[in-house]
Amino acid sequence: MPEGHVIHRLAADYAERFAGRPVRVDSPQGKFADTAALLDGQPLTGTEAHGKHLFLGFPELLGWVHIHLGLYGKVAFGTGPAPAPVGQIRLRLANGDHWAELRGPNTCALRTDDERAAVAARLGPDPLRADADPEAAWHRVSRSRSAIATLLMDQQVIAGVGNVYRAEVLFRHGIDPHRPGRDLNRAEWEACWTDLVLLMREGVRLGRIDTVRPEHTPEAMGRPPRVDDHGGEVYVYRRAGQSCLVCAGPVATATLAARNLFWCPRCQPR
DNA sequence: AGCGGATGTACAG
DNA sequence: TGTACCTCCGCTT
Repeated sequence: MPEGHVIHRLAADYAERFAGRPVRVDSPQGKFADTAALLDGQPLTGTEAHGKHLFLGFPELLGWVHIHLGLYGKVAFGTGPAPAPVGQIRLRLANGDHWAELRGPNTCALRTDDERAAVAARLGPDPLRADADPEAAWHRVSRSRSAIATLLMDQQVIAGVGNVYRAEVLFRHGIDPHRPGRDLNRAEWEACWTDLVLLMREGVRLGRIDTVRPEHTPEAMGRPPRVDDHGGEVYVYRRAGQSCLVCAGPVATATLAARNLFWCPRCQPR
């Protein structure tokens, strides 16, 4: 479930379970075995999350394990001794008290600190990072003819937002996803940014994406809670053809830049 | 058993 | 714009 909130939570979880003492590192699947052998027995020194990129720090001469989960990647944690490997495990950490299994990442590679910094430098501001500069995102958005829905998914414009947060934040602010970035006014963008900071922080805390305001929750509306794969309560994401929770009109869907876009044409007029 | 889809990105042309 | 990457799972046959 990899949008930025998941990556920041993973950074905290890896640090909490492994930082500060030697860790056993291996790659049962074999694709990362040589590097894992180098790291085996070294301490995890710290973790960093930049947008959807996760970095596990090892002593200086070794560097950082750079992880990007891509579309399918997952991390599973557990306590006690690591169980026998089942399926394809790219990277496994264990210290006797905790274990972590990484499966299906887009990226899992060792980087120098300069390389880590270069990855971060290519990214737009991350709403989950204290050092984020929202002005940099506004600079790009306010000059672009691209649709705001495309810009929100462009990691060089804003880092960590994925398909769920993009659909939901645009709905929450009544913004048509097709509007060019440069047609948004500053107040609209600032409202989106501020909202993303809150929504994504809440996502880190809860481990799921909840975007529905209190007045539209299942309890408030007297409807049953939805059970969706992404695990949260949302307005439009993956609700194509269903009734909008606010206006009861049909939720629309379209393919934009090879991704599924969802919005309510009535609540998000042109 | 086999297919299609998924919260993502990079590269080819 | 299309395709490859690469893993799991749920649905269809």
